Amino acid sequence: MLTNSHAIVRHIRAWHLGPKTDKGEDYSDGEEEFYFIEIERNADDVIDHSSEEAISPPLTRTTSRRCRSFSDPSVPTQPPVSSSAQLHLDDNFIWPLRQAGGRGKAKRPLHQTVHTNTRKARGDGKKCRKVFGMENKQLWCTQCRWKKACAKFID
DNA sequence: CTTGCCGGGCA
DNA sequence: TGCCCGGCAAG
Ligand SMILES: [Zn+2]
Repeated sequence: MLTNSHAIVRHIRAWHLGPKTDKGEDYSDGEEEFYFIEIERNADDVIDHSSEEAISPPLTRTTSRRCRSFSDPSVPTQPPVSSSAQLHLDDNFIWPLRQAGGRGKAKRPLHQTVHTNTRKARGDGKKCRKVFGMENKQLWCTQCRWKKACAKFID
């Protein structure tokens, strides 16, 4: 329940973090847009909390894919994609700015809360992987792509 | 099941 | 030196 809400908030936050102009801009070429729409749709479902349920469709739960519209069964997978939006799908949408402020050794409240000697208690881990997703591996940071210690979202 | 990373492999 | 995976630990 909360996880869902959190997820939504996370995305929304991100999408609203960059362009403070509130909806009325951004919109790339229809690649990340899915995400935004998808989430919103979900939120609606949550807040609605009414009607529908008995006639709930088969709901093709592919046991995965947090985003990416599940479109309709009439469409195979990945529509004609129009053209080749894989070599230039970037250079447009301003992905959620990383940790506000800007990387460069921010303040470190001198902490050393004995990590119980159990490898980083990865409580929060919004690294390239989770943030972008497997489908966008091309956007991950080099380190992440090589399954090494992420260099972008350092915590 | 997942994410995140070390260690190790290959050109 | 860049690139990637096996396998592990932690949720
Ligand atoms: Zn990364």
